[in-house]
Amino acid sequence: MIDGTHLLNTIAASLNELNKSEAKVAQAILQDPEQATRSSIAALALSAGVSEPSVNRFCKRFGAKGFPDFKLQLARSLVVGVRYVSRAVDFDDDVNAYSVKLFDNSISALLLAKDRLPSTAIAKAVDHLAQAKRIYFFGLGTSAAVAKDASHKFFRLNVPVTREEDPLALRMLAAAGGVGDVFFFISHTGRTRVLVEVAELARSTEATVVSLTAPDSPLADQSHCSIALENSEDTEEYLPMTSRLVQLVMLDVLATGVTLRRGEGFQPHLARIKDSLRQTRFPAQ
Amino acid sequence: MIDGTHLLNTIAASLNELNKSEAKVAQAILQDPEQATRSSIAALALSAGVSEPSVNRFCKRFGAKGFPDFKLQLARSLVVGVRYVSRAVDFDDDVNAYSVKLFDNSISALLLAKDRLPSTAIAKAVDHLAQAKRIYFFGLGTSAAVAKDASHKFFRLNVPVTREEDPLALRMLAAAGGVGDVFFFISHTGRTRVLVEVAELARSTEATVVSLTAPDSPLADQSHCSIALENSEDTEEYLPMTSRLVQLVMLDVLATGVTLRRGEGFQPHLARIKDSLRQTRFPAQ
DNA sequence: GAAGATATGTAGTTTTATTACATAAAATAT
DNA sequence: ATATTTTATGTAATAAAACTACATATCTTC
Repeated sequence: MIDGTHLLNTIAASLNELNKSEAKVAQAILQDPEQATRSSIAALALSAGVSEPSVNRFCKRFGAKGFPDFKLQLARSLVVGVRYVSRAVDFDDDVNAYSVKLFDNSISALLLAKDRLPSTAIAKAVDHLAQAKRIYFFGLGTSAAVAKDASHKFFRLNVPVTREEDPLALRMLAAAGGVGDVFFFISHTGRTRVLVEVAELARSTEATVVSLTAPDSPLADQSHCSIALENSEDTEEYLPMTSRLVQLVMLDVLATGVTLRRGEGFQPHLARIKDSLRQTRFPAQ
Repeated sequence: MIDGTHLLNTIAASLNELNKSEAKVAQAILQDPEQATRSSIAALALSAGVSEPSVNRFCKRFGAKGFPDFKLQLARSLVVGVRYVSRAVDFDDDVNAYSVKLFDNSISALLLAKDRLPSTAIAKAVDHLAQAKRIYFFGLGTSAAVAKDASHKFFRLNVPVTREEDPLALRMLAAAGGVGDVFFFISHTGRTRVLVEVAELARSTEATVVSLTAPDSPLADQSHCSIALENSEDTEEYLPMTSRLVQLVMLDVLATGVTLRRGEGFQPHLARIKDSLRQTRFPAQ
C-alpha cells in the first residue's frame, strides 16, 4: 500500500472503468488532490456534483475502509518518499526485502542531507572552484571513487584537474601548491592521517584547501572552506555506506554551481564534450 | 510543513513543555504514530489514558485545526519525501535553490529505481557473484568511478577483484576468461563500442558476463545476466547524471546479497578489514 | 418496451469530533 | 497555612461527519 503504486496513478488509470458519478469523484480528486485531503465527504461530494454515498462508494472501491481512511492514503501518496527509520538488513531477508531497504537507506541519507544543506559553505566552495586555475581531488578508500567521479565531472568545466591516491604523490603535489590551486579533500571521517597531513602541507602554501568531510574534524580544521557532511548513524557494521552518495551529490551541486558561474555562453563547450563521445557508441536502434 | 521539520520531532522536542495529559497524548502518539493516524479521537484518548478533549487540545496546540487535521499532518510527516516532478536548474537559481533541486532529482531517481527493482535479475547476479572465483569490473567514463567503488566494496568479500579501464587490457583480460570468472560491465547507455566488443569476447570464453546497463541494449544482449536500469529522462544537457547513483546503490544491493550468502560466520572477516583501517586515522576526540 | 440489473440519491442512524461548562489541581499571594 | 487566582482536566451536551438501508432512477438486454 505505502510503497506500492501511487494512489493517484491508480485512480487516473481506472478512470474509464468507473461509473459516471465515481468518475466525477475521481475527476474532482485528481483536479486538486491536496484539497481533497482537507475536504469533508460533504464538501467533496458537492465539488464533484454527486451525493455523499457516491463518494463513500468510490473510496471503498479503491480499497479504503471509508472516506477518512481514503483521505489518509491520499495524503500519504501525495508525498513520494520512504518510510522513516532506516532499517538494517536481516539475514533472512529475501532479495526484494534487502534491496528495498538499501534503497530506502540511501534515499533517507540524501533526504537528511538535503535538510541540512550548508549553503554558505557551498557558496564559498563554488567561489573557490570557479576561480581555480587547477583543482586537485584527493580521496582515499571509498572516497577515492568519489574523487574519480568528481574529477571526471570537473574536467568538463574547462579547468585542469588532477586526481591522486598515491600518498607520496599527494605530498609532493601539495607541497608544490601555489596561488590558484585548489586542493579538494574528500573524506568520510575527516581523520585519515595522510589526508590531514597533506592538507596541512597544502595549507602552508599559497593554495586554497577545500574539503568535503565531517564537521569539526582535523581535516575540516585544516581547510579554508569545509563543507560539512554529518556522518549520520553509519553503524555500517557490514553494510555499505550511504555517505559517499551524499558526497557525490554534493559534488554535483558544486559542479553545477561552477557551471552557472560560467554563464550561458558556456553551454556550447559542454555540448562539444558530450558530442565527442558519440562515435564511441553504437547508434540507438 | 511538508519539507519542514518533522511533526514527530517537534512533538518529541516539546515533551517537557507539555501538561501532564498532553504529555500522555504525546507519549501515546510517539509510541506508535502509525497507529495514531488510524485511531479515532476516542481510541487515542483511551490508549493515552486521558479524555477526548485533552487529545483535541493537544492537536490544536501543534497547529492543527482539529483532530482529523492533526492525523492528516501526522500521516504526512511519517513519510519522508520529495515533491514529485524533478525540476531542472535555472540560471537564476541561488545556491539553495539549485542544491535542493539536485538533491531532489537524485532522490527521485532512486525512488523510481526502487519502484522497478528487477528482483529476478538481481538474484541471478548475486548467484553468479557469490560463486565467482574472480570478478572483473569494467566501466568507462562516469561508470569507471562506479566500477572503482564496486571493486573497493567487493574485494572485502574475500574474492579477488580486477578493475580496468585501458581498452587493450580489457580485451586481453576478457579473452583470457575462464570458468569461475565473472565479467561485470557497467554502462549507462549499454552502447559503448569497446565495452560491447569486450563483452562479446568474454562471452566466447567459459566466463560469465553480467551487466548493469540499459535494457535491450547491445551490452545487455551480450550478457548472461543483465540488471536493467532504465535510463530515465536524463536530458542532462549540462546537468550531472543521476544514473550513476542508482548504479552505485544497485552494486550495494549486490554486495549485500553476496554478503548474506556468505552467512553469519563471515562477519568477523569484515570486522577485521574494518579494523585494519583504525591506525590510519586520528582517534576521535 | 418490459424485466432485470446496475447505478445513484434520500433520509435516517451511527459514529466521531467539538464545545461549553464544571470540577479539580496547581500556583500565587496574603 | 489558607484563600484566591490561574491553569489543567474531565463530563456531558451539541454539532458535524460518515455510513447504511432503502427507494428511485437509469441503463441493459431480450
